[in-house]
Amino acid sequence: LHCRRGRLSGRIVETEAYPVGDAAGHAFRDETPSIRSLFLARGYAYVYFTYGSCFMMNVSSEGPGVGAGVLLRALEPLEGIRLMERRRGTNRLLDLARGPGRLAQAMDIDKRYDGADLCAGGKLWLGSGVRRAGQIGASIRIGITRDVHLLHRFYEYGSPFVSGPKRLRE
DNA sequence: AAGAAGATTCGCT
DNA sequence: GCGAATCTTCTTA
Repeated sequence: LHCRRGRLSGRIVETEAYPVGDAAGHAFRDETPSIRSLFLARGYAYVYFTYGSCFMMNVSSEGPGVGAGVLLRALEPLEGIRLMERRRGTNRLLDLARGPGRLAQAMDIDKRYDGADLCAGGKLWLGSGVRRAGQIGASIRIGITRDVHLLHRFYEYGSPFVSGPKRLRE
């Protein structure tokens, strides 16, 4: 993400998939204005506010007209760590972007970026990895009440920036 | 019009 | 580990 004071970036080390037909996904219901970004073509940001305090960011993964997305759950901070520390109110590297709400706060992501094209050279974008991912683990997802058994949470195995269930897929 | 749930976080014990 | 905080959106009456 580009901002006035510089650049904020990180490696995505934990995600959750909410594919078509997933009862836990926000796009499971009919399309409404608040979830329209999930129905855009692949690679758009869907940012929503929840629990009275947190923004969370997804990347639309199907579309157009088909609702599905991938939740960003954790980053390994790379650039702009000072700025992230200030936004987060802590200087503990492991706590800067571990968890979807913290990730958004560290990156200064809010509703302004809902619907943003992440591949169009705007302020917020997805880039290809500088460092290759390690082994990828899969587990059940966190904090949902429907379709709880699906192994749709993916994370870099062994990363200290990931919290929660750690189990390698067979 | 009112109520409940929600892809969480933080602080306290 | 547990529970409160906090507010938007959708559902139901």
